[in-house]
Amino acid sequence: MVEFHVDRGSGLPAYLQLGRQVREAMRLGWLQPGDRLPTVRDVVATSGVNANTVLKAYRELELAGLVEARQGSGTFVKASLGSAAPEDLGPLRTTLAAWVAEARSAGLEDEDIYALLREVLSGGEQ
Amino acid sequence: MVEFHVDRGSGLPAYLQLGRQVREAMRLGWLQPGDRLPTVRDVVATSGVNANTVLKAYRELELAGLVEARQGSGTFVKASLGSAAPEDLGPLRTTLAAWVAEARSAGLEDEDIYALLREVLSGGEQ
DNA sequence: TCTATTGTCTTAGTTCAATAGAACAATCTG
DNA sequence: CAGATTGTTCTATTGAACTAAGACAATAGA
Repeated sequence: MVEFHVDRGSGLPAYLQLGRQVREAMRLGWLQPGDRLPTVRDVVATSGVNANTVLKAYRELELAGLVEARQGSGTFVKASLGSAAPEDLGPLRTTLAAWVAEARSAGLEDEDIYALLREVLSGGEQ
Repeated sequence: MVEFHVDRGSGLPAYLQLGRQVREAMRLGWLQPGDRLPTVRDVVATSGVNANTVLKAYRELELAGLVEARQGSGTFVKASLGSAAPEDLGPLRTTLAAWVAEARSAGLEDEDIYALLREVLSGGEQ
């Protein structure tokens, strides 16, 4: 079961945070086709956001074709995200973890690491 | 000179995007103490956001002690961010770029990469 | 000193995220 | 069937983000 964590004050709208977390879980293989998302009322109880907000997040995911809502039974993962083969993910994670350890021992904070990755991903230009 | 890029529709408020970009530039060494930020009117002309929005971003940076606004002359970087030694940043960037290349050749998209990093940084649990 | 530049403030208004509270509709379970 | 569960819709309201357009204040430079 996926656990949502809505960070008020991060600036990002709650419904976007929820949507992103679902997509991310799908990319990492934590959520696969057929899996059921937490109930709207579950999320309300867990994260404190309003039912309409959760619904908005779920509706966007449904519109994107990622999940399917079945009234009375729940919302289910429909498609699969993540373009990588699951067996490739493990080694890549290990290598990345090693790099992160190195970066941290060089004094980089998480924000530095994010900045560096964003720079590399965007091509390093600009 | 730093060039701002405000992405409407990303959901993140414009003033937060501006602030984040300044911090990021400081972390990567593109902006150092003494450097001048783009003029409020420059940012307005470049990014299309309102002067009040830019002002809000700059004021938050000033409140955080990162920059200093001097009326009539501009806004200047005051402190230094980035906990890493600049000479360490280069090698780390190279290693990371190599990893990214490997990840991409395994089929990972940028979003997959971000998800993976976020997982590793948060300890890999949950 | 004069002028352009820059940061700053004011007022007013629009849009949208989010909340609250309640009700309805489809489905599952016993 | 009966009741619980789940998704869904509705209306009204609050508050934040953002815009618009203009004016003022301090500084730098000729």
